[in-house]
Amino acid sequence: MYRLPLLHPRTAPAGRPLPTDFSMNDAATEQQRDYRDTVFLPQTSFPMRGDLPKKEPQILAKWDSIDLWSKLRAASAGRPLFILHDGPPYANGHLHIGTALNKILKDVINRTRQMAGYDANYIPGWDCHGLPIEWKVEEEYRAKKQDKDAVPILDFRAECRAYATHWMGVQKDEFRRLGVEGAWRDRYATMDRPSEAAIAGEICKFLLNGALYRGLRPVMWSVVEKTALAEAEIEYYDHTSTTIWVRFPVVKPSVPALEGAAIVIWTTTPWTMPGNRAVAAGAEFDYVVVRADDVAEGSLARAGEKIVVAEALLPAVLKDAGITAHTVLASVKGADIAGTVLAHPLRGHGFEQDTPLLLGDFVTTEAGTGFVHIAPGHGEDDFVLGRANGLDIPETVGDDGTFNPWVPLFAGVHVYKASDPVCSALTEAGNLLARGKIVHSYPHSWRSKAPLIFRATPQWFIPLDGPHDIRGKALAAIAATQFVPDQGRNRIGSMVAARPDWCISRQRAWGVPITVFVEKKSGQPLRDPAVVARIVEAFETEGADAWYASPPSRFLGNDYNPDDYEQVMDIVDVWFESGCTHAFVLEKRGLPWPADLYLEGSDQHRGWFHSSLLEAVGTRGVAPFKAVLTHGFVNDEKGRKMSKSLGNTTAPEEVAAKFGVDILRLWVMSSDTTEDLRIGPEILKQQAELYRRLRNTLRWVLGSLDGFSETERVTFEEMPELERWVLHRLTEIDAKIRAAVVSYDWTGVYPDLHNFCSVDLSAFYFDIRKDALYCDRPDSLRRRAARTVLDQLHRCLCTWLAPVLCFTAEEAWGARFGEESSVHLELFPELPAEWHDDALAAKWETIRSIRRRITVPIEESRKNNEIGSSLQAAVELPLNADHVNLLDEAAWTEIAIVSSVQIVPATDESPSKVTPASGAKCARCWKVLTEVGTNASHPALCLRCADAVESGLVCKPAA
RNA sequence: GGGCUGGUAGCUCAGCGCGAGAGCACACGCUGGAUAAGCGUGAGGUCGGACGGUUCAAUUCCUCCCCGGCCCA
Repeated sequence: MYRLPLLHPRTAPAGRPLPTDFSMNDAATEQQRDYRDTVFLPQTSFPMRGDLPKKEPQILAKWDSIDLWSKLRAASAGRPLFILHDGPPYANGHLHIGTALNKILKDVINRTRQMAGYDANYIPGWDCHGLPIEWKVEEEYRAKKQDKDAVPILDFRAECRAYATHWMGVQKDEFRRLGVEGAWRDRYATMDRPSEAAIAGEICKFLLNGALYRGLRPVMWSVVEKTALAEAEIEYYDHTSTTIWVRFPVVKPSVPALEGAAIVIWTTTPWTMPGNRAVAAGAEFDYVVVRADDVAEGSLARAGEKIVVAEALLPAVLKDAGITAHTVLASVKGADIAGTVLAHPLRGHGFEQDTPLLLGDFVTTEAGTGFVHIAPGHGEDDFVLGRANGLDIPETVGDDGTFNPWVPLFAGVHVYKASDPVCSALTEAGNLLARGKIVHSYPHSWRSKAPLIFRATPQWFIPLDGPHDIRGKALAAIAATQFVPDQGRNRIGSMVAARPDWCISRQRAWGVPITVFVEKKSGQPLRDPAVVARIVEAFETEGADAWYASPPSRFLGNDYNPDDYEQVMDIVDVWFESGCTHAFVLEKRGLPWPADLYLEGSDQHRGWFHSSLLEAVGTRGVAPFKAVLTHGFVNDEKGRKMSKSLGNTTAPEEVAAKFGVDILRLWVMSSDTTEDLRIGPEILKQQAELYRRLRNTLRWVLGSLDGFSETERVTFEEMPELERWVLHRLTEIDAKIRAAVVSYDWTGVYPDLHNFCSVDLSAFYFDIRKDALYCDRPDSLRRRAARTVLDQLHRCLCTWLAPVLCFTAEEAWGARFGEESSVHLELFPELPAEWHDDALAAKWETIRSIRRRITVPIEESRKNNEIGSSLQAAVELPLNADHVNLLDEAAWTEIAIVSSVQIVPATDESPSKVTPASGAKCARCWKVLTEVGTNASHPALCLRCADAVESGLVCKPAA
């Protein structure tokens, strides 16, 4: 038998003043006041206003005090592991909105996996080495007027380490404030000693398997920082360059038409002329031999000279060279003139070599002359063409940007200042045809913002092709990986297919050295596993500093004479380091390998995804991840990039202070994170609105569940259809959430949940059931069924929201189950399959559309001042044969929240007829019924309310 | 300049060959019981542009252009 729960009908309107117009002289009002105390109004300690900026830190403190992370690990021990391997942010500066987005998305995915029954052990980490920190420390030296080069390298590295340590601490606190849960005590860092040892070990895997090679290559070189730069360290800005048109006199023509002519090239880098070793033409292009008949005043062109340019570019060249009249003497195909031998334009001034005319498929006729001057040490295309044709690769420019001493005419001149000397020399040699200026996009260092040059330097490389076929294996690994969104596969795939060998060396100090000894005699790197083992062992306890602190003999052992070997002092590309994190965070710690998921911004197709893939493929043959998820970039409200100068930035800590972190987290999950996202004041305001609805839904559920006890619970079979419909909706959302857990595609899931709270619950189910919950006897089946469903709703909403609104869900859970409980230790509820009922859903879809045929006429009656609240309405509802048996009149009355519904069988379904209900208003439930007044003890009540009051299960009104 | 990607109501997003949708915001109204709340009704878009192509039919497919974003040169 049903046992009465202890119920507490509200006896005082807690915290709420009585209406000010309350009048003791009005008998009806007085009775209402009395009966009001017999109504079960929602009651909860869960406040309407979140006050998140104040409350969130308290909840964080609670998690700390109960050591939630350890509890989570203990609770999920033995469950299948889920490893989202953290891509390390750079330990430099405060978090910006992009890092916040990334970490929040990771946290939500980890939490959803955890609550879906996995053991989501998330180990956050940091990227610590590299140029930006080195640069900051150097800046500090400059500020103190210290010479950086005078500082011992170990001291310098120690300062870099201290700098990175500081920012790791700052960022850790900022991440934790964002609610990000993880193994913060066991975080990883690329500069940890064991990490440095592992990185050196990975480099040596490439050394021992024979892939690693040293070669001379043109690389993007910063003459300011004196280092080669990675692709990711380069920025492009507009730059004004001197452009020159230069004659290459024909020495040995391949066709007679070229006799006595000069091939004309155009370049934006005059300083590369000393490095010239060839000229390239396009095989398919038409070239013309032209005689200058007349020239403008001041022109460097000479009347009567013969020049060769692409036909398509002839008008532009004539104009730029100031040739005012000309005659076309001949037309030739690029392929026909290949093999022609030219003289270097500075022949007679120390540049005596022949210059071959070659064909190159990179030549275009979009600008210039249709001929490209080839300096194999100063360009990628140049290098490749030069290597294919056996050209030598001169090292014309030193690491400081000045020409090397052996270079005729220009030794010691800085390339930035070489335009005038080069032009003068060319003029003197009689081969400068024209000179101009151009503004174009040009590569610059991301740190010093100085323009970069291509310069041939000895560097260490990992080959993409050849016996190790890293490219082929990487492409196969990409094909085997799940990409979310799928376009990522294409994006990284085309990069891997096209990229050159991986240059992994940098001429810097703050990083992991390329731990290689080169035999001086042979120039070959020493490949000895015993030497490698000694290096790794030393790094394990002393870190990479050991490379600088120890004599080479410590590593070389007794088998080699240190005098015979050169110790490489280059450091490894930081992308190589972060590409090794899978080795020291997963493999070395005994976690599953490969990781389930890598999750970063879409820029990491070129960055971390890419370097991790190549590193793992090169050493292990497969990718270190099963799936790759990318998100877009955060722009302002107009979709434009954020920048301090535009003043359109949104900082995470400002959002946390003004709105609360849950609002920021909700913003992430309300957006389509696979695309770029937008944020700004208006968007945040909207998120705060969405949050209020979610919060108030929780609050009303909590309030209406006040005093709920297990004895009230009713079985699924006993429930009214309306309750069963709500449970069905829960199964639909549950299915969406569980699908997203697997697919990682959360787009639209939380907006759907918000929609459910707003449309299905607040505006429909809750509104309808307020009557039963507030006014029914507590033992009524209808009320008990509703409270059973509310209990389920509370559990579902709290757990479903917990991964996103991690603070609010915790608060709403604690409001019911006590402060010591934590929703984050829960799993998503398993919902019985029998709740799912598509037929019922279809039926209620129909009911709701018919309901709109009642609400619209009610609105019109309101406009005509016939009724106020819907409970003052009596409705005649015309229903056709299909619909007449959907619900009975009592049910329609409930659903429409009116005082009576009369079904009128009809053939066509016209709008309902609404009239003021006859009878008197029940003082307790406010329905207008003719039965009010028929109960002698309670003349102001309807019969249901009189029974409720008389039942003894609610407080009786004061006599 | 090249690769990838987006441009649908004020905002966040669905739709993607044949009726232009949702939530929020907004307006108006109701509401003495979710009240710094709740409910109802409504207005709002030539679906970035060509008045471009394919089609009986285009927001949806193709081409070009404009405007953003990421990556690269």
